[in-house]
Amino acid sequence: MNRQLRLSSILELVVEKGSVEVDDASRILGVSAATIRRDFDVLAKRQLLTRTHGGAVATGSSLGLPLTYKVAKDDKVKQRIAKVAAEMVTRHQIIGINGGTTSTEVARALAARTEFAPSDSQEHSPALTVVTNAVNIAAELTVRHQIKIVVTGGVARPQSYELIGPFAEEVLKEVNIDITFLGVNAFNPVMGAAANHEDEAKVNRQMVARSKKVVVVADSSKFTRTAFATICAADQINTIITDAGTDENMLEELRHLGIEILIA
Amino acid sequence: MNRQLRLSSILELVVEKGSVEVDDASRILGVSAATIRRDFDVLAKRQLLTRTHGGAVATGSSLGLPLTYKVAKDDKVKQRIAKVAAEMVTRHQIIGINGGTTSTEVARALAARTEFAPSDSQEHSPALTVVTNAVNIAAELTVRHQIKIVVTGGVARPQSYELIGPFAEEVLKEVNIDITFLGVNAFNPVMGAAANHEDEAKVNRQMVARSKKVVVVADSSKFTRTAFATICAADQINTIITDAGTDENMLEELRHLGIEILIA
DNA sequence: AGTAAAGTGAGCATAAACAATCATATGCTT
DNA sequence: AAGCATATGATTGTTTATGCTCACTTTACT
Repeated sequence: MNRQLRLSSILELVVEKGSVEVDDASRILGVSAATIRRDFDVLAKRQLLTRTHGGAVATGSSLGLPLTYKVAKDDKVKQRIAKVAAEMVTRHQIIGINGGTTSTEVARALAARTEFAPSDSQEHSPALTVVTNAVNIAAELTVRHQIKIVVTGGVARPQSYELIGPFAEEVLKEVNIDITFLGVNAFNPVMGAAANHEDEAKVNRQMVARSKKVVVVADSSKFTRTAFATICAADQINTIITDAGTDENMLEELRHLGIEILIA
Repeated sequence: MNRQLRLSSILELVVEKGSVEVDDASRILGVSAATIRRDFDVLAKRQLLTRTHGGAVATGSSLGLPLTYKVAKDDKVKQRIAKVAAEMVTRHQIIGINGGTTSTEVARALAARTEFAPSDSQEHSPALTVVTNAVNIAAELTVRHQIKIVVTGGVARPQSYELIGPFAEEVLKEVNIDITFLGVNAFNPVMGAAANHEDEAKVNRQMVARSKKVVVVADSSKFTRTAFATICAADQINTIITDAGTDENMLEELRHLGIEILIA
């Protein structure tokens, strides 16, 4: 029984019955109470359940998001990249996030920033504002009360959960973003940042245009790939967060363009 | 029985009957009176109920309870209502759906309509277009390729997953809907359809205004409840789908207003 | 008003649950 | 294969939840 499986099982239990006790979960899943508590903490941090003494109860998210969103498969590389990204953010900033698996990890990492948790003294302004055109990210973050979620409208693309089209662009025209974390399908110095679909690229381009700072989050595989539609040129990007597998010549070239490179 | 669960149960009791006594709660929940008092104090501090000598009464704010506290015991009823709703829909229509548990069931029932499945003959226009301001519904339906999902933009309300605010209204101004399935917090001939939050009501009102036909989906409990913000008057509603538990006099009154009543 | 009954809050004791720490084991990366 | 990071379980001292008792207050009834 690996951990991800256990986390899913716990969520199933808690969604089904409304609550689970540490002892019961421990017995059912065949691990010690200490482990169950740690699991509960992890899930509570993601606000997928609420801790109680002796157990845990379902949160509002029991409204029925498919479990597949909640317990994603563990991509260590993307999570490390996402963690570095989340650490760039400070309280009260406006954050833009587009769609895709890496972006989703960034959203989760942001939600896990405990210092953004709701303070006892009922603070009125949200700790963070997230603007996104990805419905899966919106749905996941909506239960986090400390984050204000602004969703661009638009037509949903099943492949990426991104909202595209004129509605999305109209809304984006009216917002001003501090930092956009941009997930891409491909990136290199010549073609810049690129996506697989032209409408996606267009909305993403708009988001970039509305941001003071643009951070590309991309694992090393993205630098050897190409994608159909360009989002924006490389020199529009301020920072790239990637992993150690990226070719050093490529990175050097990017640094020459004035792009800050962070290795997660 | 852990504490959170007990708190929810107490709230349910108090909302349902208007008030609860310490002794009764103690007996029903199987804990000492001292514990019930402490629970009451916690809930009173959160303004979810008001303490009295010997018990507690509901406050206004307990009427607008977050979904977290509501137990999905009406599932079967809501599913039957949703099924009837989904059967009203024909191919190529534009459907509007707002947020809430009943509306979510309608969305699921629509997705289950197999005759909308992608045909072998590569059809270009989608079998169905769904316009929604609920991110949970959008996220759930996005994976169904036969349905085109249009999401209004806006700011997400954690309690209901609904998008609200000017962005949502702007987008809704530009769409034309055939049938809107409207989930409500309360409904009666005098106040019409009502929601717990004024911004939600406003967006829902807009959705109603853009629809040729409006169908309220509401289990019988909604007809004895009140809610803060009116969405629209009763005579703007074409059809109501509810369950058998609704008072016949009420239904007769609604029929007199020209509203079609369907019992699921 | 006076009195009885019920309800209340405070303090205390107990048992359960907890966080923190450590040691071991497991599994990944190089 | 070695080394590092992560996961797990056990142990410990601390915290929390609960029920009980008791002195006091509010309500209800004469």
